[in-house]
Amino acid sequence: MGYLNDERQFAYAACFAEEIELKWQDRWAADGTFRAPNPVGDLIGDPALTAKPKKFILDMFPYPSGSGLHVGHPLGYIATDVYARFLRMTGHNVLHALGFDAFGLPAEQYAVTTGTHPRVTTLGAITTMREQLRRLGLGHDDRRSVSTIDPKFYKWTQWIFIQIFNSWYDHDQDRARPINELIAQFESGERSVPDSDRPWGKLGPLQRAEVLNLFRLAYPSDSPVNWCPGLGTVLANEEVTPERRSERGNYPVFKARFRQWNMRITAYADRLIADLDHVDWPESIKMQQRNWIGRSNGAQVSFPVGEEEIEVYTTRPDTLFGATYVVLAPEHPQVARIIAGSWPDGTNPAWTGGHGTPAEAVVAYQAQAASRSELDRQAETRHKTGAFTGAFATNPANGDALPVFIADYVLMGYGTGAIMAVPAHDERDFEFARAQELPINNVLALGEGRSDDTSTWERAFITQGGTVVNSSNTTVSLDGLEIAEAKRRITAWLESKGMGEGAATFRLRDWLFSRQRYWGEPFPIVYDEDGVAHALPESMLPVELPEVEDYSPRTFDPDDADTTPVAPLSRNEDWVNLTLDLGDGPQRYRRETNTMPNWAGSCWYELRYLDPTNDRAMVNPQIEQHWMGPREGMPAGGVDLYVGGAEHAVLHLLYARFWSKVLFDLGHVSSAEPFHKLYNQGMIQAYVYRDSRGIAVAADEVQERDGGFYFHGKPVTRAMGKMGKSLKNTVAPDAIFAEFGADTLRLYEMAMGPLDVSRPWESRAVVGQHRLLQRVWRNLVDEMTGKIAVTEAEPDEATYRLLHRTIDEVTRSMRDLRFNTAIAKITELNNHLTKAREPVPRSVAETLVLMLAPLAPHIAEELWSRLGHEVTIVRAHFPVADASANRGAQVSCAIQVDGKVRAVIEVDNDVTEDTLKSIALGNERIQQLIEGHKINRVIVRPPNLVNVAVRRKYG
RNA sequence: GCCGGGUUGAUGGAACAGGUAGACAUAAUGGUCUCAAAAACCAUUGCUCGAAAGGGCGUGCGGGUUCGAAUCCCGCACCCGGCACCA
Repeated sequence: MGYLNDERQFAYAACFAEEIELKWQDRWAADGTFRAPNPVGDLIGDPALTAKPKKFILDMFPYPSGSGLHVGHPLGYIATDVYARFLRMTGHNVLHALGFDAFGLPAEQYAVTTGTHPRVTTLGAITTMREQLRRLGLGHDDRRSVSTIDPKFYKWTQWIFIQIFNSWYDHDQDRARPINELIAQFESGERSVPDSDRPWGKLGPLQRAEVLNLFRLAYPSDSPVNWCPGLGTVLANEEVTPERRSERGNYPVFKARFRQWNMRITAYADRLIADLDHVDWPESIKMQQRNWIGRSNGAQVSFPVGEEEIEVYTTRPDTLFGATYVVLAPEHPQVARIIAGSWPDGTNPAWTGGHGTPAEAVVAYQAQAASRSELDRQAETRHKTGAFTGAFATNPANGDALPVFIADYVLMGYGTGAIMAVPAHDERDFEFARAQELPINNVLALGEGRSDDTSTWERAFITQGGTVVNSSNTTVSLDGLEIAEAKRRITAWLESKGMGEGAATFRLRDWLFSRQRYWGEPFPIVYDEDGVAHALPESMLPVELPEVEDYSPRTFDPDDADTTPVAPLSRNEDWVNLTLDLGDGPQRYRRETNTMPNWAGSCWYELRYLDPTNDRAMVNPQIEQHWMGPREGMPAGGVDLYVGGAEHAVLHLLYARFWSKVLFDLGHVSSAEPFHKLYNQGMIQAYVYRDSRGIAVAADEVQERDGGFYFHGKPVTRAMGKMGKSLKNTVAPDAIFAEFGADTLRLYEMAMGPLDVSRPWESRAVVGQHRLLQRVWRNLVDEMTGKIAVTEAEPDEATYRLLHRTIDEVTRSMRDLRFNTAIAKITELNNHLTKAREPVPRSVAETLVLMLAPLAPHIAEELWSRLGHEVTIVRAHFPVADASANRGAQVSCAIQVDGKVRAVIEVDNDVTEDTLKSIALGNERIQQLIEGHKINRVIVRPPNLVNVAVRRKYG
């Protein structure tokens, strides 16, 4: 190592850096430097600190992986740490902690193959990870580090589940309410039992339970689910890719019907969209959530078919007069009831498909549609098929008889599973109409070059602007109306006739909440002998995860759709069966044997950081209010800054918002949104080298020569990819610690580029940040003696100005999380000091060290202490720029004549108005310009534009 | 197809709010130190014409607004991400 070979004893080099870093990490731990006091409860502290404005800085907590970290993992943790340290130095009480999201698949899969209990694996991984993260010098409050697998933690996950189970959504008040208030409504008769003639009092316990299940926010149901035999469990929609494979493991996913737990997230669809306007999130994430929730506005319209009424959903009620046929999804329940006995007279032979009766044609088509997988259906979007039912629906607007078809381009799962087809103005309907020789009626004013003879059209005419034509009956006319107005008019008309109403439809489905896994939170639910689910009383929580012989949820073939889930907990009969007294005397019960999905803990963990030792409540409301409550600029409240990857856009981030809103409605928390500001850090990428077979080879053994890349002599290709074990391109942080130290790694990761952009790791570039620290050290420390070598003299004018401009820019950059810019500015200042080749003035040295402190805290602490300060730099004040230091900076002076800028001259911005006028008047070109004018006024617009407004003297 | 984000040297990127484009870093080239190497330090480094002084061009492409545009407006191309037979 460099400094050992020469006489310089105190040069900043790798082993010296390590010595300094470990020393300060121990000091911080011993002093509890990063402990943030609560206003009340177990974790109270220094009242002066509590009184400061608070900030809650949060990372998406990690899954404790056993394979160790690579340099990509801590990017976000470094960023929040830098920001948290900056906030502490600018007078805030900062809560920053890191827990572990420790339930989940890898430990369970490891258990299946090795028999090692997942708890053992997971706790071991947590220990390893804590050590690795500690080496980065992260300033976390160690008392608040929670883990989702700790029964003291998941007791409250189960408690929240019970709160959700015991509530329903009141759409009139637009909030969740306790289920007892709904029961009271049924009992008093204020609300009648849906889909039943019988009053509440006449229903048996099982029937009552089924009725309540229609309202509960957590409810068991028999609806179709995503069954993934490969993982041995059912999955939420959000966990299934558009290709119908599992996001994790990429196994096939099938539709199946099993009784499972669901969360009624759809009740919150509107609020989940609306409240996005109150949070400071990246537009792309808001977009993804809006997309996923998928609200569309339109109308439901009734089309009478004989005795039946078919409800269709449309976003274009304005085109109702253009409807020429009606289509039902093949599996639509009303299909069987409307089929005509025989083909009506004059039926187009093309519609019969050669079948003797409509019933035959429909059954044949239904069979064909059922046999085609969803994937096939999507792949054949161009080719539209269907079958005529022989029935006709009446268009409520103009009384036309519209033939009713079934076709698989209409999906049962969206809207009402039935549509009115307007082939003139919908691409799919147009294709179907052409294939089936159906009429196409135009009802919109056409653009240039389009004939009103629809038989000549090659595609549908689709527009959101323009006006409606050919749309009137005796009581309503849409002709000439703008589309938006026509929608309102026809919807109002339909409502007045009782033939329809405005309606919104959502893409969002309820959240499937149970999993057939071992390594998750058990449900706090038992079933009585009738099969009615009961929540366990709070006194029986937590329901601890029992031991089992076999952790495996599956023994089947991933491609076999006909298997059924097996919950590992069901194998422990001693645990499953129990006798309890839930108020009606001792009864036999069976436990729920599914576990919660691994999203459960992460839906609320940030609340537990606030009050981790509370054994009487999830969180003390006063403490929650203190850290999370609504405040100025944050109407919904929430964490001040949340940093994590964008891959959770519609998973964790949506689920957590949902739970937050339920807890808010029930009065358990004061924030309706969990995370006020969200920031997505980019991914650290790395080169992937592949051999001729396309297999990744170890990146650190690849050599570059003559512009080509070789692995053990064989040529390989290079591409950019995610850093990871499977691509053999990981870089361990330990290697960087050993070569340069943690401060250098922190600086490098922050200097690579903007935090939210993915960028490539370049090991050879890391040394650049090490050089910065070396130069800072050399500028301040005598390397022979290790003593600080600064001068007490005042800085010269140029240095002073640069210093204050740097403070200003660094402060702004830090505030906006633009740490790369902050580092560049600090480097620029330090380069200036290096070039001066003179002792650095103390005031400049201290300011430099303070600015560096959030980014490279260890070296900053060391220098701060050598500069003679006893208090840790964490508690020091971040420098404040002297605004007047900007004096003398060059600015432009624009000369306006009659409100138009005619010329610009360069001046210093500390000149007075009079000087400006005389400069303006002394300039030959300006004189020409303003000849015949008089100077009206001088406008000084910060920072660097000064206008001299000149007005024509005469007239 | 729809929606969102983007395009600046060899590379990662900087430029507050329209005001010296390319900060800062890497790489590269030359040099200092060294027996040598590493480390460290110094100098050069957008393209181009020129010996130099100095000039011309330049932020994906084409227009526009402005005294002045990487930045604002219109049109286009390409890249990344999300959604998609969603009525």
